[in-house]
Amino acid sequence: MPESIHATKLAILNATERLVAAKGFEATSLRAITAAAKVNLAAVNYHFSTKDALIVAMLNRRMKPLNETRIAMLDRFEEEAGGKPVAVEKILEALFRPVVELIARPAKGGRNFLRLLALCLAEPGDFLQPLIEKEFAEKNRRFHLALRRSLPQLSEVEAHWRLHFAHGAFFHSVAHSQVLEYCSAGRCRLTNVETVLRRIIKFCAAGLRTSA
Amino acid sequence: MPESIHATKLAILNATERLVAAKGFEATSLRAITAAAKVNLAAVNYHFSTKDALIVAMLNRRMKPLNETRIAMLDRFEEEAGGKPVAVEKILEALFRPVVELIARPAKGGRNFLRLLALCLAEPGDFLQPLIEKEFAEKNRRFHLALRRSLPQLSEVEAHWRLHFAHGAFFHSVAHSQVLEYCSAGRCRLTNVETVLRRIIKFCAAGLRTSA
DNA sequence: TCTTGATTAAAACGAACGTTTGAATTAAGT
DNA sequence: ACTTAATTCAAACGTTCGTTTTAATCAAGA
Repeated sequence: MPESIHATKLAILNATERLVAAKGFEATSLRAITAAAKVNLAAVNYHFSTKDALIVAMLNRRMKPLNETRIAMLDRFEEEAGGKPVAVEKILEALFRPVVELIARPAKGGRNFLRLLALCLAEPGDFLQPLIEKEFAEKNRRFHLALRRSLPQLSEVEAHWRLHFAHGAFFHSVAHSQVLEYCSAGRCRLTNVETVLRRIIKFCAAGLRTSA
Repeated sequence: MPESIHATKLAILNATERLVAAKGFEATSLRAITAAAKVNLAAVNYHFSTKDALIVAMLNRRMKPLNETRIAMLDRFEEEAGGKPVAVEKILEALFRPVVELIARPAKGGRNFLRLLALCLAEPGDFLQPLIEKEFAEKNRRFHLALRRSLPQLSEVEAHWRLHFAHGAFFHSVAHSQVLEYCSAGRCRLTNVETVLRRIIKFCAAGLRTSA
């Protein structure tokens, strides 16, 4: 039963998430994790066999539900559109909202999980790259298709580029929001979910729609 | 004389740049670095005192010239504009071109340096955050001012947000270009500098200009 | 040529790491 | 109450890490 996951396993996953997000993969030791989780050192190897497997388990716990939520939201918008293309703003909302709403939910990983995704992209560990490539494949395919339907004047290549730009604008903004905070001397903060969504969707929609 | 830097020091810096970009900070050992640089292990501590100081030296070697080039280019555009606001596209070009041109210049760090910057943002080591915050401060201030002059209808807060979005779109795109490559099944590549610049500037200019 | 300071070299230091072991403890079925 | 499997625990394993030490080597100036 995956819902009645062992308490020790859960404590380890939570502590790992918090510590790795704060210090990075290699800089976080199993001793620090087990101390924070208040479990024995050997519990990690007992429940996850190795440290690498623990990292993978920690990531998979969050990644799969996140992308499922995104795709489900896109499904719903496509259903509501009834055969017609979904508006660019709706596509972006399905892509961004499930992520932004994570921030206000520490129980689902919160900001820590976003930092972890940024770490996965930046630290090209041998076993992480294939993992995220595989885990995001379906999401990427679906949103690319939706964008092409919504903006048929864009070539396939152009659509790839622009979706990449839009994803970059969004992901960098939320994963590294500390940059915005100190650039604006604290005047800009990622607090209100709806405000952030409105701003970033507006920006990206204009970029996606601009003439080639 | 900073131009006649010791050969050993230079070999260490180059090896560090390459290896850290490939493996990350903690995963790169001084033994791997000194082996790749073909120098003695103790040479690192002799020339840089500690590993952390070596990392800082490696980053500073590239960061300062990069931001100076950006600001110099903005200076030139402002001079050419002769008192009038610089066009948004020009501001973006001054911000992006010096970075993109790095990619084709392995002698100046190339793609490796971009990976390192992404690592700095993602791995929040205690001594890196203050470093980049200080090193990018002047650049951030100058480009924010230029943008406000160019788009006076934007409030100060709105300008901060949008510049953050634009920088994110660009930086994520070039630092994590492998994502674009596998999303497009290899059809999109960061090869031609001018093509990339034209696309990303077009995208960001539209996002910056869109009505509030 | 001798001397002085700078650099390189080999070897070792203690500390921290991931992992393994084997016994102690707990939980549950009969 | 006894048995059996699952889990926890303390301790240790061997390895690798950054750093230090001490001696050897080099490069010039007197």
